[in-house]
Amino acid sequence: MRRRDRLRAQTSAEIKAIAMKLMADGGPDAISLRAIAREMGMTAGAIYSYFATRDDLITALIGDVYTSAVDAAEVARDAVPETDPGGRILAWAQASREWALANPEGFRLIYGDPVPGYRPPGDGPGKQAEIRACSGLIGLVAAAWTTVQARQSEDRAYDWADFDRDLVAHVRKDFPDLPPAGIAMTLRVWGRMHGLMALEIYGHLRTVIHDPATVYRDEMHDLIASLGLIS
Amino acid sequence: MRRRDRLRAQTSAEIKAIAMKLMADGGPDAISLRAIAREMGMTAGAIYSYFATRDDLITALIGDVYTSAVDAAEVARDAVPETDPGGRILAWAQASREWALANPEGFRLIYGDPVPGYRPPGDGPGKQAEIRACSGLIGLVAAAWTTVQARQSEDRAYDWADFDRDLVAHVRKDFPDLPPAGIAMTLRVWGRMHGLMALEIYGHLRTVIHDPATVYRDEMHDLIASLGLIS
DNA sequence: TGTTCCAATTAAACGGCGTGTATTAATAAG
DNA sequence: CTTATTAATACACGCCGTTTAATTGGAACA
Repeated sequence: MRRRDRLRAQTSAEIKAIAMKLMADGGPDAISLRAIAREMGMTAGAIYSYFATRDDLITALIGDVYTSAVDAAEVARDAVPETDPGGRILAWAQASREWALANPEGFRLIYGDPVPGYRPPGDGPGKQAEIRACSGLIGLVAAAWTTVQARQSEDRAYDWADFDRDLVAHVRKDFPDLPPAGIAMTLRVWGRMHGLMALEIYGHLRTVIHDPATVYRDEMHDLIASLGLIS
Repeated sequence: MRRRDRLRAQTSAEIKAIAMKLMADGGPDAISLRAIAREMGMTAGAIYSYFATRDDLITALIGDVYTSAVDAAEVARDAVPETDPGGRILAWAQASREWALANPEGFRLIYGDPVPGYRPPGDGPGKQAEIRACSGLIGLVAAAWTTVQARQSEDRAYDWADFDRDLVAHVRKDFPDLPPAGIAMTLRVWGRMHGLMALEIYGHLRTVIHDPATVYRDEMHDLIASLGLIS
């Protein structure tokens, strides 16, 4: 029984690994149960012992990929001392971009239409990783909030009720000094990191600029400057 | 011959219209030649008389959708007098977001993985529409450049060689006073508009905030403020 | 040891898909 | 009226996700 479970987990991991390889080679749409089975010397139907449906496999993959992305960002963030909140934001942003450039298919899997008819489930590991990423960003904003607050004092009032109930609970526990506007600011930070990154990954900048790295750096520099952090 | 051409154009338009309807109903992946043919009372193979392959049809659709998006943005922009460059940028941004919310599938078609195995061709109508959108944004930035220049004077130097040759030719003809940094700034503006919009359309904000409209408005307001335009 | 049981796997099938190809019907051109 | 072009068809091919029934093989128990 124990042995059986280990074999099962191992096979499940192999399925995911091969799915990742197929995705890296031929894009997210190259993930097909038949191709995976072919690669493993199995039959397509056999995979249904491990994943009830193809979307379940995709969901598991999204969880793994998202986790790897957030891991990379957090490692880069933690390499910068907490006394430099602007540097931590910059590190997060640049690590995210570098991860995306190194794993474009993973980025599409997370932030785009992952695969033909896939629709994400309500919960699942992807959702959890997303919450983790969001929490990381909120922490970055919270660490800089005293200076941000001074500059954004004229900001429109936000209310806790504007945001997701569970997220609010977490935020008020972990960052008791952060007002609702801090979450709104976090979303703006997220959006600013995401915008150029998505345009670049999906090839929309290629027809304009040869290397968007400088533009992205300038934009992130402007971001932390507008947050009131020197650099 | 004339009559033949007219019928051909009409049928081609009907194919695209039905494809748009299918996309609006069931997402970009609902576009299948068989489904279109079924809807038209034809055979799947017949469509190959009008579009050599399914990707060609998608390409044509992308051109149409992109054009409609840029049209909406330009109409909104032109409703604001040229004496208010900040308002014109704001109008462009909000019209783009509203278009995206009204046509989420269209947004995915343009900015995401349009459809299973599709890869955009080098030229084509989609590229032209993208150039048109980019030109519109450059125009907006150029109109505000004198104030922008004052605030971003410490910006890192850009060179014309950093950008696409054809685009540079157009820019130097249409906006002779805009330096290379103006194109970089345009990309940053584009990215800032795109970021929150993409996150929202792909459902990543839904788990955080109930209505991102205010955040988007704040972000765009901050954008034109950082450009040195009052509001 | 022999037997029972159960999870893993297979083979086959269903319907749907994009894409070609050979063929037939219609229509414009000479 | 004849001929060349072209739209449309029918059919075949190989891919896909998913389901079902039959088969295997190892674990557990007597």
